[in-house]
Amino acid sequence: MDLSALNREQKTAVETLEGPVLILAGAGSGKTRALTYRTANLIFSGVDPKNILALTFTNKAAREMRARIVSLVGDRAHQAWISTFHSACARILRRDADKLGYTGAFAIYDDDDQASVIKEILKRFGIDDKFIPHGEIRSIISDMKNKLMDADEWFAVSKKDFYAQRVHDVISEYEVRLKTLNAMDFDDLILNTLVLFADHPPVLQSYRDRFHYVLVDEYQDTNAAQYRLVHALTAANGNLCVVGDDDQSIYGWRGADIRNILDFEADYPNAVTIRLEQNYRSTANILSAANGLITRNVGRKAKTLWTEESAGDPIRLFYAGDEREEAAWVCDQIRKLYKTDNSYGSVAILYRMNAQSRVLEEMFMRAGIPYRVFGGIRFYDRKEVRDIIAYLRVIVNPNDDISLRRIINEPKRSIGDATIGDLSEYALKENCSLFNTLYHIPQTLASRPRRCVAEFAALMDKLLAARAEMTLTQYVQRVLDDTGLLNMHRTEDTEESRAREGNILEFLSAVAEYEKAQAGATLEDFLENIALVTDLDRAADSNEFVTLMTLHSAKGLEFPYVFITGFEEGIFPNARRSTEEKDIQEERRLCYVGITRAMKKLFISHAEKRMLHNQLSHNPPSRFLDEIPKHLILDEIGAQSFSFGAKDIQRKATVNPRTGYTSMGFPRAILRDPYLPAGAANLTRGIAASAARAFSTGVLQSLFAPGDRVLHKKFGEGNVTGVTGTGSDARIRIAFTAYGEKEFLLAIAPIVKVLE
DNA sequence: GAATAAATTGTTTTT
DNA sequence: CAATTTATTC
Repeated sequence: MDLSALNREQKTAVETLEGPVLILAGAGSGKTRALTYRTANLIFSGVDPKNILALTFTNKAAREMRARIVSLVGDRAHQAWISTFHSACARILRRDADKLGYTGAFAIYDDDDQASVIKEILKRFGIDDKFIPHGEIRSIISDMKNKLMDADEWFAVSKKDFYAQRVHDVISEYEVRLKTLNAMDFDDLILNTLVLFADHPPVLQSYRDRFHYVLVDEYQDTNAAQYRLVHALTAANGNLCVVGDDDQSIYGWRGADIRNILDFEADYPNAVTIRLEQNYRSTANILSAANGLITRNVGRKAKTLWTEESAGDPIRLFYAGDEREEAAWVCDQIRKLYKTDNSYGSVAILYRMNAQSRVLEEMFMRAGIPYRVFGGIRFYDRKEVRDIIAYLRVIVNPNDDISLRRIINEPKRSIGDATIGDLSEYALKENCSLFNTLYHIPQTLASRPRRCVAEFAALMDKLLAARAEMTLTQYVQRVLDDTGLLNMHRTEDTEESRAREGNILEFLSAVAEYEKAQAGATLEDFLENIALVTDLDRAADSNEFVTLMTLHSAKGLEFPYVFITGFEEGIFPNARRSTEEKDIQEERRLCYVGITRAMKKLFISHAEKRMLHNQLSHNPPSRFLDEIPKHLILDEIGAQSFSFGAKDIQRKATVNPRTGYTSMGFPRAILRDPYLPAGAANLTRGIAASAARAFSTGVLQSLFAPGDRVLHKKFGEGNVTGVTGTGSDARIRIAFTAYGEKEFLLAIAPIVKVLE
């Protein structure tokens, strides 16, 4: 095959097909290209695609790899297993679930479902959630499973005090409960596959016979269970190729063990190690910044990224007064970028915590910049969507009490907590599922609740019977109709209910889309798909939206322009983390990941004060700022970058000598005074007015013009008929269809521009 | 006993 | 500041 597009190291990677191979691939070093070429090369060399297993961490990575291999070798590449760890394990478990005491229809529980199970147990055991918070249990369970322990083994290494004893009881019960619910959590998928392999050697052997070549992407993020899985499959022939970058290991908190990659050569003494160190992504300045930062970490694999690219622009740093100003600056910069690039898709805003997105979103909405937030609340996590899913889950797996509880009184059918309590108690006593009690209603129930429960049971009967007759999409539509879930929102007619209805319809189209893509797909397939898919995977690469996401979700992606916001001690590095060197190093790697996402320009911002956890905090600049070589940074304080032609105003404006904020951020003072009157306190009315005039190209004044369509929080959509006044006195007149013409203070009106 | 209104409380990162 | 828990009304 034609390898002319590859450099020397990439060629070596592509041509080393047999035996253990470690590819240390720095950020932007053409890792995906090397991997796909290597897999294609395997197939060209006569390896049957069926014998190839490629494991990734995200569906997006899997999909991309599959598509690129298909483009190299054609459709037969589809016979290779290219999937995430979790999907591959789910697939293996579906086939042999009965060997482990589950049925093939087992549900996959996310952390929300997990929390429900744990809460239920805590309640039953009479343990106060404050004594042992359910979140605490959840992380212990996950931690324990990632380390391949069971409840007893966990207890053996714990403090063995009263607290640990109670935790142990809850965990043990959790395991029992999950099995009766016929459900597995995410960690179970990996762990139970290992159990299956350990207890049923012929099953393991069949997979060993099948997968002659195994490839693992992002190997630095594997935990003990995943490590064990990979090695169980490859122990016989050792044809294992792992790719990773120890500098990008950012999932230690999830059990990822960086030693897996650091010790690979010790695990496989005959391993071939290949280093990809030439970076094709970023400018030299961005790369120097990343290198300068990451060299502070110790215990790394020796590796230095280099590039043939020119230096490029300096890194832009902005010191904002608060988070709103920070967001306004980001908007400002994006407008400038848009003027040259004519695209919003080349921009990404990265932050440490999902909570940071809110202020950015508000400002983007006001500025009319189209954006999309990834992560945070997943589409499938929305209440109304979860409700439908719960119905479908119960239909597929009647043992799923957790889902049944969710929907038994949704929409309202007069089955309240008391009735549900009675039913659960009865189920516990009879040792049967909650679903079962619907058909054997306990005698203790009064006649009214009894009738309501019987009605619900009849509904479920009808739905179960209808399933065989129709296609997936038709069936989901039927469930929505018969349960009244859709109607419930339709009749309500509020802004919120309309949004919920929209989400339900979107869900329905997701079902249709899935059915179209996977011919003959069953309801079980679809449920598994949505359990393992994330919003990030749904992301269509688009030119029309600015991307907002956490630094964690940005791994593996690249953007021409990258903003990292909230560069403050306490946020990044995060205060929730210990100050132990180990934790700081992982935060530093996270920072390294963020910086190396940028191709052309990198923007960093921090704020003097910000609202955090609902209270005002003052955070010093992030220590990581000092670790980026000074000469690479262009500090916006002192380097006025706004061309508003309002120099006279700047001279008059009061300057905060420490932050330089009022003077340099002057146009923004106008922008932000609506939100924060205190920020404009330094300005006299006259200055504010003339600044607003000078600010004619700025955000606020030009944002709304007569003829614009806007959406008001209370009055709905309307047309702008006029904008008068300046600065914080600016007023906007809007004609609403239902409410007539009204005038608002532009500054505080809860309005956003409606994009056509 | 169920539905609704008011009060409270806790927030890192994710397959 | 939302999502859950607790008090109040129906």
